[in-house]
Amino acid sequence: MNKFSLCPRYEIAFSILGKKWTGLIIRCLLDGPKRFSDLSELIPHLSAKVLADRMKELEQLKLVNRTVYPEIPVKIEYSLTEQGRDLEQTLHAVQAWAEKWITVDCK
Amino acid sequence: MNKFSLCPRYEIAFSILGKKWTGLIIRCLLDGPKRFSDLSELIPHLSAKVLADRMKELEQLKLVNRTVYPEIPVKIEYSLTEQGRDLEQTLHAVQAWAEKWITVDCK
DNA sequence: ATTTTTTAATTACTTTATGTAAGTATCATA
DNA sequence: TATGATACTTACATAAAGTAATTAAAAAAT
Repeated sequence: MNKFSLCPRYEIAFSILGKKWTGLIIRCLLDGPKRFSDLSELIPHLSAKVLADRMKELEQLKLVNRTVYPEIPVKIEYSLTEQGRDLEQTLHAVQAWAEKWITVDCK
Repeated sequence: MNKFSLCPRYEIAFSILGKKWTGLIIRCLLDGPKRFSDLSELIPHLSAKVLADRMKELEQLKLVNRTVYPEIPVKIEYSLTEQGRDLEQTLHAVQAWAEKWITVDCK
């Protein structure tokens, strides 16, 4: 066996995608910018606390932009950066795998 | 409890890949069968405890086979099932994304 | 006969992540 | 004054992951 550890990049990449809810959030944003409440509705088992945590992380990682529109009431939109959108192939691959292998009623 | 709403398959898929270390373990196994100690060496920041937990989960999910060779000392090999190997495209997509966007020294 | 070695874990304990329910801040309208 | 909408935050509880030491089985070494 070779004894070299994996490239740190992969560990970093998997430490992002390997967090609960991250993949689903980014997948939702692939459809276009979304508000906090949109994401909450689209992913109903994701709590406001964890959604807030994830959006902060994704913003810091530069995968997501947070834009404030000073309307009344204030409107905040989350959208993918180029780096975030570039996960599209990855997430589509997950989707294809899920459709092939996971058997559940799916409307 | 386990009410999956959006597309249940998709939530289930991310509940597997969205666990820490799962992606890296499967990626290692894409290179061929590996022993417990091989995986430990390949993923040095992964503890024996969590590796054992993950291998049990992946075996139950039918993504990984566990084969016991009654040699002395006993040899146990983990290999991907067809379902597990079929994550190759997904993991290669993650790898491509990591290589494009994550900048780290990588020997 | 007892100790050591090897592989593949397990155990006890600590720390971090996530879940749950309620509360906060801001501004506008009734 | 009270209520409603949006986007969170807070306090607390449980689940998952990290750490270090220990175990089991069998052969080999002392």
